Amino acid sequence: MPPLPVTVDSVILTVLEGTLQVLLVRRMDSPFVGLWALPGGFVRPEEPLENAAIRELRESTGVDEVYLEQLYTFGQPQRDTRGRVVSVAYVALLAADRCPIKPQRLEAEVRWWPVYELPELAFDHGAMVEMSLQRVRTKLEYTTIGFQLMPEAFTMAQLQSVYEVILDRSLDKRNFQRKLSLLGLVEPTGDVRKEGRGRPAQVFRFRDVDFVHLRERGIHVPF
Amino acid sequence: MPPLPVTVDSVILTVLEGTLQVLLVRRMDSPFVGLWALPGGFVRPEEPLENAAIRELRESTGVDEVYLEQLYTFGQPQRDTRGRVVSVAYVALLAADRCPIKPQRLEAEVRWWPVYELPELAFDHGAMVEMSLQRVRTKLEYTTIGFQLMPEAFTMAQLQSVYEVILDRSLDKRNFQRKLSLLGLVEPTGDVRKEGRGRPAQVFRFRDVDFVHLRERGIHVPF
DNA sequence: ACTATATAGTGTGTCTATGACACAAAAGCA
DNA sequence: TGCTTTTGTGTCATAGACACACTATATAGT
Repeated sequence: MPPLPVTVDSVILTVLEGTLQVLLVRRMDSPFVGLWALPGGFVRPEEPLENAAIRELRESTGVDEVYLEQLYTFGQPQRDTRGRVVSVAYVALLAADRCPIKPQRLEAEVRWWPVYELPELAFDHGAMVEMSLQRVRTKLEYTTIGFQLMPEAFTMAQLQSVYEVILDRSLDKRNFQRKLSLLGLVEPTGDVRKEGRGRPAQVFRFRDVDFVHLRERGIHVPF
Repeated sequence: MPPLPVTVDSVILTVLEGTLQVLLVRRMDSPFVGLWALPGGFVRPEEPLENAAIRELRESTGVDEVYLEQLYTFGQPQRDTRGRVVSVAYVALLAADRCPIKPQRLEAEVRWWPVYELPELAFDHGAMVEMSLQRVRTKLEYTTIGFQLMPEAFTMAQLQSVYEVILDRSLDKRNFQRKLSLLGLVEPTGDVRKEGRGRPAQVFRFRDVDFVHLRERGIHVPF
C-alpha cells in the first residue's frame, strides 16, 4: 500500500488582551497563498508525532515545554488540493507571559488572532480550531488545563477572567472562589498586587495537585 | 519529506456473556506471528480514514453501520518492528445481537476476548485497548453511547447490566431507573418479557434523543 | 482632606441531585 | 401451595449548585 505524507498542525492558544487567541502564520506557498494557516509541517522519518509538534511549536513561537495534547487526525483525501496529506492536529496551551510573540501588527507574517474574529483559514484549519475550542472548554470543566494559561503568580480576578474568556460567559466571583478553595488547588503567596486603582488583590500560586484527581473526585469546574 | 505508511486499527467492543469483549485476530504474518492483534490494515490512497476503519470492520465482522469514533493516532517510530507505520485507532461499539461472530472456540483465528482476560497483544495494541476502555467509560457518563451496545428492545436489567459491565462496578437498581426516567431517554414498548423464572420485565426502547443534549444539560450518568 | 470611583473580598439560603437503603408483586417450579 | 427468582417501587439525609449584595481598601481628582 502506498505511503502517505503525514503532517502535524498545532492549534496554539493563549489568553492575551482579554481574549482567547490562536497563533496563525500566513502562507507563502501554494495552495492558499496569502491565507492564514495553523503552524505545522511534515513529520520526519524517525520523529515521533509529538516531537514533530513540539518542533513546529518551537520554530513558530520559540517556546517549548508547553502543555500539548493530541486533538484529532484529519485525513480526508481532498483536504489538501495538491494531493492527499494526513494531518495529526495538536492543541497547545501557552501562558501569555511565557510567549515571546507579542500582539502584532496586521501586516505581520506570524501573529495571534482572537478566536472569535478569525480570517478565512487554509485547508481544514478552521475545523481544527473549532474542535480545539470544544476540547479545551470541555477539559476546563474537569481538569486543571486552565492553569497552563496562567503565569506562576496571579490574582483571583485574573484566573477567573481566563475561565470566562475560554468559556465565553461570565462567572460568579463568589462561587468561583469558593469552589477553587474547596478544591485546594491554589494557595496565597502572601503578596498582594496593586494594579492602578482599587483595593490590592492577594496573589496566588498553584499547588502541585495531581491532574487526574479532579475527575476521580467527580468534580465539575464550571462554576 | 518521505511519506509514511498509514494504517487504521479498530478496537471493536461488545457486551457478550456478561462481560465486555474485544474482537481480536490472530496474526498470520511476521512480525508477532501467532500473537493476537486488533483488526486493521493500510489506508488506501483515496480512502478517508473513517472509511478505512469501516471497511476493516466489515471485513472482520460482516457488519457496518456501527458506532465508530476516532480514538487516537499512534506514531512512535518503533511501534512496528518492520519500519515506521503510523496508526489511526478507532473505537467501535457493536450490539451483540447484530454481530454474526459468535463467542468462539479458543483455536479460532478471529474471536471475542473478554477485556479483563486479554492475551499478549501485538504492537502497541494493548495500549490501544486500554485507551479505548477509558474513553468508553468516560463517555458512558455524559453521552448515550451505552445505547449502541443494546438491542432495539431491552429490559432495564439488561441495560443496567451493560453499564455495570463497562464501568466494572455494580449500580443501584432504583437510582439507575430513577435517573434514566428522569432523563427521558427510554420509553416502554408496552410488552413484557418472560425469561424463565421470575416476574416478567417491562420492555423498553430508546427514544430519539439528541446525543449532545446530555452534556448541555450538565447531566452525569454514573448512578 | 475629602469625595468619587474602582476593585477585592466575603456568607447565606434555596433548590436539586445523589446515594443509601428494604420490601412487596408476579411469575416458575417442585 | 409454598419456595425461589426476578421485577418494581419511595424516602430520607447529605452534598453540590446557583443566585444574590454589601463592606473593605486602594487610587484619582478636586
